[in-house]
Amino acid sequence: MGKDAISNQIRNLRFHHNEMTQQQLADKAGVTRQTIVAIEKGNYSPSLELAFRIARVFGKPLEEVFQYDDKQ
Amino acid sequence: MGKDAISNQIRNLRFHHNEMTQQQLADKAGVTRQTIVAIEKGNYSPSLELAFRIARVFGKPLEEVFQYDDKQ
DNA sequence: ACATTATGTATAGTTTATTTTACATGTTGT
DNA sequence: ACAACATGTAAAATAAACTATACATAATGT
Repeated sequence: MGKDAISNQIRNLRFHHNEMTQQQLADKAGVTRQTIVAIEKGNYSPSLELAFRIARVFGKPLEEVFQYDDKQ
Repeated sequence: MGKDAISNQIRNLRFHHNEMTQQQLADKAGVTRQTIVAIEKGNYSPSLELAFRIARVFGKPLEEVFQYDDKQ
C-alpha cells in the first residue's frame, strides 16, 4: 500500500550471515532476486507471508527485520 | 501469495477490545470493512504495512496478532 | 412489525507485489 | 584481456491485495 512507511535490515543481516548474497536469500525465501532487490531498496514492502519467510531465513523475529516507521 | 499459511487472532482481539466491531477496526486501520472480513476469514493475508497497522490498533506486537504456520 | 446493526458473500475494478527477461556496471580472479 | 559474479535498473506481464457497491441474514431493540 504505502511507500516508505516500512524500513528493513535485510542488507545488514545478509552481511552478518555468511556474506549471504541477494540470490541466496531469494532462493531460501522462495522468491526472485528482483523481489529481494526491490524490498531491500525500499521500492515496495513485501507481503506479510514473505516478510515472515525472510525473517525466518535469518532466524530473527519479524520485527527485528522489518520496522514500521510511525508517521503519526 | 500463499493461501492458508498465515493465521490471525483478529476476531478474538476484537472481542477483548471493547467488543470492537469490524467497521471500527477497519476505520482505525484505515481500510475497508471488506478487507477486515477477508483477512479475518483467511481469504488472503494482509500486506506487511496493514499487518503492522492492525497490530498497532490492538497495542500488540505483530507476531501476537499474526502467526506464520510452518508447513516445512 | 419495523428499523438498526453486525456480519457474510459476491463481483467488478484499481492498485500494489512479484515474476520474467534483459542489459549495464564494478569487482575479483586467471 | 577475459570470464565469472554480485549488484542496480527497467519494462511488460501476471498474481495478489484492496476498494466499492450491493444484497442477504440473523440478532437487538422499540
